[in-house]
Amino acid sequence: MKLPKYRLISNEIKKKISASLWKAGSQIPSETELANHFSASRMTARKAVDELVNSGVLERVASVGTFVKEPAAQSSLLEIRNIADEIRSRGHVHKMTVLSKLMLIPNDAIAFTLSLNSRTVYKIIIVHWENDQPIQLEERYVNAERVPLFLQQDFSKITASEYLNSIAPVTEAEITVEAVMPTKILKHNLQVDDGVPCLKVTRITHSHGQPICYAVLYHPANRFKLTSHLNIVK
Amino acid sequence: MKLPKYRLISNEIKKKISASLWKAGSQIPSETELANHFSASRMTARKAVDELVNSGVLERVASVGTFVKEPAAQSSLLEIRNIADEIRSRGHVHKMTVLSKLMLIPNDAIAFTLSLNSRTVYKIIIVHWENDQPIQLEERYVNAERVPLFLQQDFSKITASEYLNSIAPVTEAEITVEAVMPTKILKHNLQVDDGVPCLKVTRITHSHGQPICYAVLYHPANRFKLTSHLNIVK
DNA sequence: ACAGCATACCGGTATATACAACATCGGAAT
DNA sequence: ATTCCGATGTTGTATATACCGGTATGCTGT
Repeated sequence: MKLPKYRLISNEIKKKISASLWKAGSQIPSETELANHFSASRMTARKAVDELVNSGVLERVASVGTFVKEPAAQSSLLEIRNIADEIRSRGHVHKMTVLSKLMLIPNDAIAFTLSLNSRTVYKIIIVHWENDQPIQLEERYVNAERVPLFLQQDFSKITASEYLNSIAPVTEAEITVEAVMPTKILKHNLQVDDGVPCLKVTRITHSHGQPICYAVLYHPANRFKLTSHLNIVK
Repeated sequence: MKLPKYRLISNEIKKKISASLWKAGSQIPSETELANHFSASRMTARKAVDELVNSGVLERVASVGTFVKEPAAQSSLLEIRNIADEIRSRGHVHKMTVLSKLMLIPNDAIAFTLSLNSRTVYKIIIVHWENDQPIQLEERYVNAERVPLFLQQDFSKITASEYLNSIAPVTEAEITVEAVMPTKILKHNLQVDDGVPCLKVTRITHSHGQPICYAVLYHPANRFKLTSHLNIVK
């Protein structure tokens, strides 16, 4: 799988940024300088920058220069939110509790959704806490064929979605949002009062066409909203 | 505001597509042909196509050609749904009931959200029915300065969002989803049973930077889900 | 000290050209 | 009839070049 030159360049730029060698808000070398540095033409260097501008990593200012964009935050609309990052970005403390972690035989619905051939699927139940209040109960079925080492991860150090994304980056997702009344178990784990509904988010994620994960996320309605900011392209 | 040449070309292509001269799934002229037709270089024609590929209108197949994408993928994820179209697309009957329609002095929150200078805002409350069951209660505040004729529309013929979109097309939206227990009035109008929560969708829409509408949509949770299919670009 | 001007620099657009990689199709060879 | 090969068309990548219009900077003359 040979990468084109402009992608090598854009990858180098991404490395610089993620290593904080080029910090948020700072100006990166001009297109001409990049071209010289990588022994490419300006048009090729420009194409590398184009990619990063389109994906929101860089920002151009005509006649002035190209800059590392500040937060990253928003990115792809109705983003696949990483609950841990979100909580931390609010300046709060995030914590996880693994309620269960097992391998089981999938029922037909799960097997169908994840296109499973084998007779096993991983299931994990996690509660996410924000400042000592439970904010999300996550029930996650993972394709054991595609992510065989899933259960062996230390989920006190990395979130399930972070790990999955590192193994099989999400390229496609189907999301359903519902309002439900919590079951007794849910009420207990999310510490919700009587008569308080929950948001139920069902999320099926794919990586390059292959189904990876079926996740059901419950949030107490009195402490949680889903928000999303859209720019309509058309 | 002079448009660059590649944008003129991409606009022409969009016109062909929206006029159905180039139909979904069909192949469009090659980059070389486009370049000749518009008296541009292939690189410029290619840049025009690039734009439309990035925005999901076209699809490239290497060594084969460029094709008009099937509308399925529906570019703008978590689309601004037109409840009427949606109901009809399920083969069901859609009906609206206008509960109230008035002009009033906005409270500070509404005035701020809609950036209102004047002391008036239009408010309308509508119930949408799917096969004789209420499926959405819509409470909508509309910027009277930007859409002065809003209240005079016949909302048995055109939905509020259809009319607004024709006057001031949505270019930006902020959406919040919550789960709530219905108030007594809401329960009555949506005909929900005791203990059934509702999905509450709050949607602030803008047109070219100007706020147009603040809408709150309630849906009975036992008859309604919000779904969205995403392609992650990055 | 300040206003105004010249200049260098930067991204934005546009063209011409070349070759690579791959798909498709038609005709030739088997 | 089937296989193989090559011609052709199309997108993908890469380079060199040119000019435009804007910004920033520094110099000059007052």
